[in-house]
Amino acid sequence: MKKLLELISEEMQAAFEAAGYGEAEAGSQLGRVTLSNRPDLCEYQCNGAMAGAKKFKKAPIMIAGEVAEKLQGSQVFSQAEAVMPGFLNLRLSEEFLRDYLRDMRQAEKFGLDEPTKPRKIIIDYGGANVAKPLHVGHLRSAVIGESIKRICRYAGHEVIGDAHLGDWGLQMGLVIVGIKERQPDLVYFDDSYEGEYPKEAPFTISELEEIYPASSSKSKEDPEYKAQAMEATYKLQNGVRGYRALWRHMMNVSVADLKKVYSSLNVEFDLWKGESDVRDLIPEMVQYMKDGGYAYISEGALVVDVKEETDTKEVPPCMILKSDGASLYNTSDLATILERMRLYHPDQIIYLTDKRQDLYFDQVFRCARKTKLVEPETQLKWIGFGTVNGIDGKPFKTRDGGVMRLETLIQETKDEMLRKIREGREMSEEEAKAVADMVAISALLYGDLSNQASKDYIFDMDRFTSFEGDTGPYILYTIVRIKSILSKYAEQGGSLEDSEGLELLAAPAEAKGFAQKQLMMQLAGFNAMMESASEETAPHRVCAFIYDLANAFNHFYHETKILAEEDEAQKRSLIALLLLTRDVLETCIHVLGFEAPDKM
RNA sequence: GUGCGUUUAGCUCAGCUGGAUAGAGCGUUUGGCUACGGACCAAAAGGUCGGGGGUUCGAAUCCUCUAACGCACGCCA
Repeated sequence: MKKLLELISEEMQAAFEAAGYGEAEAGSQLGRVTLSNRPDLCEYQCNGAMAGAKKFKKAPIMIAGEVAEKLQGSQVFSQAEAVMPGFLNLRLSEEFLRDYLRDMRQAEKFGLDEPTKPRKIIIDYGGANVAKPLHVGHLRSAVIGESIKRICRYAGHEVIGDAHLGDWGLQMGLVIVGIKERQPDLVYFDDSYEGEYPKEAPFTISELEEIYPASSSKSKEDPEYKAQAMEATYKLQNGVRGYRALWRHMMNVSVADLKKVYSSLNVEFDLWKGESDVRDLIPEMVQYMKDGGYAYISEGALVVDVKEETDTKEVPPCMILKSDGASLYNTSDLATILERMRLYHPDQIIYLTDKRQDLYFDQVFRCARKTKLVEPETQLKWIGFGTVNGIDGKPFKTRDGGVMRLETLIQETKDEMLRKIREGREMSEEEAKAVADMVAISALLYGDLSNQASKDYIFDMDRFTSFEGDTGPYILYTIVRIKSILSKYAEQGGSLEDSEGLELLAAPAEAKGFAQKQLMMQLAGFNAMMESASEETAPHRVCAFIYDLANAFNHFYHETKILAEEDEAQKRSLIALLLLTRDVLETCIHVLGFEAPDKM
């Protein structure tokens, strides 16, 4: 289904052509219509007359006047007038808008077309490491990645989300020696042991999380200890049975815990692959890069040059192996690309990481292209996100200056929300808790996603959990309000399955009609918004849209009596408008990653 | 040093391929429930769009210079 702006731009373009201004220049459509930036003057505007003035050597106002002339009696516009210096001010025909909404209601996905070329996309997000607790920094990768996954999926692409765990480096060796230090008698450390290893892990998640930081800081002070960790890493990577068994325990315990935290944020991965999955591909890949003449030894390390002629900066080579022959982050990322191409053959791979990794991903992508790990048309996209800061503008910390665990942040948000709900509404304790959890997640996700991903943002608990302003709770409140009216309507015997309601919708005159029309116009922008959110991988566009939509609805709500409407047909049409608004809002919050309760 | 990013109202941020009087929210001031959820709505005050120069009929938006802050620049991830 065509987008509203496309339709009205076509109408406008036709008018330009009819007035003799059709062939301005190839590719430049004078008839392009945009949302008005002067809502007091008009709903939509077209500035084509001014753009065409030079080419046609004619005053803009003259052109605009002639075009406006051609639009009189248009089915699309109820008003089209030319004003100085050459703007075309437009108002949409109510019937046209109503018909558009009716078509939208009946169309799949509210009129969002399937992509002309559906892509298979792998999205690599989350950034979790085994045996290390998630902290605030992991929030963004998880939340933005999840939303992009959902948006692209909704838009009609095939999307595979991969958690891509950090599960294979020195950190694993550190944990192993940490365990050995605490429980040296475990069978895993007995080289002569040949029996089956226990099914139960010899540690809990909280022990695991305590071991890593302790072990990590000890290794920094104690070279002997670090050597042991490196040896353990080596043994693990070379398949020593006991170490592998221990590693599997770590994986199981850790992944179970990660899933718990992620699922509380409604984040769900399709794949739980990790660096360890590509360990066997590395030798092969390295050999391939050597044989292909891509990789060479520089300063003892194996590197691939990724400089390009057009560079204005220095781009260091992409390192494949360190001078001691060990692999590194680059190696496993490149091998992962290789693996993904073999297993899934995606059209696009999207990475979400901290924005500081800009140069790094530039190098890796260039290397992957140069060495033909991917096909020329495979898109590699990196999305760098900014830091979560505290209200002081510095990276978010706990009160005593430590690293804030993600779980703690989530819990604090839930607690704060529960407090607010208890104070604002009468509800059973159980219900209040369930509702608080949902609303808290909306606060957290919306607070993050409503910012542009690439920018840093300030995490302000009070602001995010507020029911006013541009917040998740405000959006939910609006949805709940609609639901409340609808259920009351159903109680009074009304049907919520009314597919003809929009057919009956008339736009009443005066101020009431204005609010309703604003709401309708906002709804009509859904498909255009979702398409650009998907193409630009920009969840904040969805946020901006629903915020405007919620505002438009609340305004309309205050101007319009709905259940008290006496004209039955008109009432049905208003209900139909409410249903559409609710469904669009719920679709949007779903792609953002949260849901609305029935009451709050 | 080189490159990238940021700079818009007191605070937090929008500004959708250049368009009319630069928009929201919070905070401040004020007004509004005999209708469907007042956790809402409406109104007011508040800005040399970091600064200079340029392109254009027209610039927060494009080009250039410049300032401040942040980040990255081969064996970390």
